[in-house]
Amino acid sequence: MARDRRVKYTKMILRESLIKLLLEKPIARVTVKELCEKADINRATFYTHYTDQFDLFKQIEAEFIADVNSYLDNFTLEQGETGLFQLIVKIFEYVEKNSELCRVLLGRNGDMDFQTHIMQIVGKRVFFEWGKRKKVDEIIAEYIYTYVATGSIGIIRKWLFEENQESPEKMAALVARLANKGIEAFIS
Amino acid sequence: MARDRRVKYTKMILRESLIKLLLEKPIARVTVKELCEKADINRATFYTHYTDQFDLFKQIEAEFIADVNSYLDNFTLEQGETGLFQLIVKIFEYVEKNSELCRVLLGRNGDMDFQTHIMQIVGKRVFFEWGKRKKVDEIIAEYIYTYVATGSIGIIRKWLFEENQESPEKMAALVARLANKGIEAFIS
DNA sequence: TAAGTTATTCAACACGATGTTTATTAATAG
DNA sequence: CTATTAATAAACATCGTGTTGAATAACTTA
Repeated sequence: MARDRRVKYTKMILRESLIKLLLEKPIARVTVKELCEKADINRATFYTHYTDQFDLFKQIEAEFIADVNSYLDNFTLEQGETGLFQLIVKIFEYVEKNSELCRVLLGRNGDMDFQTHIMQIVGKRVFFEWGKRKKVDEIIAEYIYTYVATGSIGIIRKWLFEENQESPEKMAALVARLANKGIEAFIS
Repeated sequence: MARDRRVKYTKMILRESLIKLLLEKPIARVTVKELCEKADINRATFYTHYTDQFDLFKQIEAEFIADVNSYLDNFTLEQGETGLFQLIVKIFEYVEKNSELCRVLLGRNGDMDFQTHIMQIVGKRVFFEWGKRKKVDEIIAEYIYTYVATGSIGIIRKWLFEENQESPEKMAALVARLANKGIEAFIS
C-alpha cells in the first residue's frame, strides 16, 4: 500500500529540477519540455502527475507551507515576550536551513499569492503569541497585523540574499523589537 | 518630429487591453494572440513594438514608476513630521485615483520584482524625509528601511482591496505612526 | 521468488501560439 | 499634395502542448 518508489522518484526529480530552473528564470518562462529534459523524465509521465508547470509549482509551495507548519509545531514556547522571540528565532533558523528553496519562493521569481499566503500562516502564529497579552481595535488590528507580517517577510527576503548574514538571533531580536514597538503604538 | 498618432493609439490600446486581461488572469496566462484580438490590433504590429507580453508589461510598470515619481515631485513638503505625513497622504491619494492599475500591479497577478522596485522608490522618499532628523547604525538602518517600506506596501495592498476604504488621511496617520514608532525603537 | 499490477517510455499525432516575412493599403507629417 | 511610414492581411516554418496506444521495465505483494 506504500507509494510506488518510481512515483516517488519521478516527483522528487521533477521537483528538484523545477527549483533549479526557478533559480534562473520565472515560472512563466519554464516550459514542460525543458523541465522534463532536465529531469530526464518523459513528458507523458509528467502529464500523468501534473497538469502543467504551474501545477507542480503550486504543489511545491503547498508542501513548503505544510513543512513550515509542522516544523513550528514541534516547539513548545515559553510565555510572554521570550516565547515570541523564540518563535521568530526558529523561523529564521528554518529559512537558513532551507535557503535555496526560500530564495526561489520569496525571491524575484516567486509569486505574490504565495507571499500573501505564507504571510498569513506565519503572521498568525506571531500575532497569536502577541495577542495573548494585548488588546486593540478590530480594523486597526488587521492593518497592524498586515504591516508587521509583510514587513517581517521583507526583512527575511533581504536577509536571504545578503552576503554576510547576521545570526538568526540578531535578526529575531530586530524583528521582535520592530513588531513590539509598532504594536505598542496602538494600545489603548 | 512628434510621434505618429497611429503609434500612440496602438500602444495605448494594447496597454489598456493588457491591463483589462490582467484583472482576470496572470501575465503568464495571457497570449499575444488574445491580447491582439482584444485590442483589435494585428499581431505583426504588436511585434514591431514589443518582443512579447512580458515586454509590454515591464513597460507598463516602468511608466507607472515614472508617473508616481513625477506626481510626488509636484509637492513641496513642510519640514518635520508634518512633511512626512503629507507625503504619505499623497501616496494614498495617488493609489486611490489609480486603483485599477494599482490592483493589477500590486495584486496577486503582479510580479515580485516590481513590488521590490516600487518599495525602493517610494521607501526612499519616506526614508529621506525621516532621515533628515534621525541617525542610526548603517546595517540596522537598511533593515528598518526594508521593514517599513514592505510593511507599508502591505497595508496599501490590503487597503486597495477593501470594501469600505478608510480615508487616505486616516491611513496615512496609521502608516506614519507605525513607521515612526518602529524607527524610534532604534535611535541610539 | 513468481505473478500480477502499474508506472514509465516511446512514437506519433492534431492543435494552437509564436515570430517572421511579403505585398498591400491607409494614415500621417511636412 | 507628396513622400513617408505605420498597420494590415495572408502565408509560412517552428515549437510547445496535451493526448493516445502499445511496448517495456520496475514495483508490490503474496
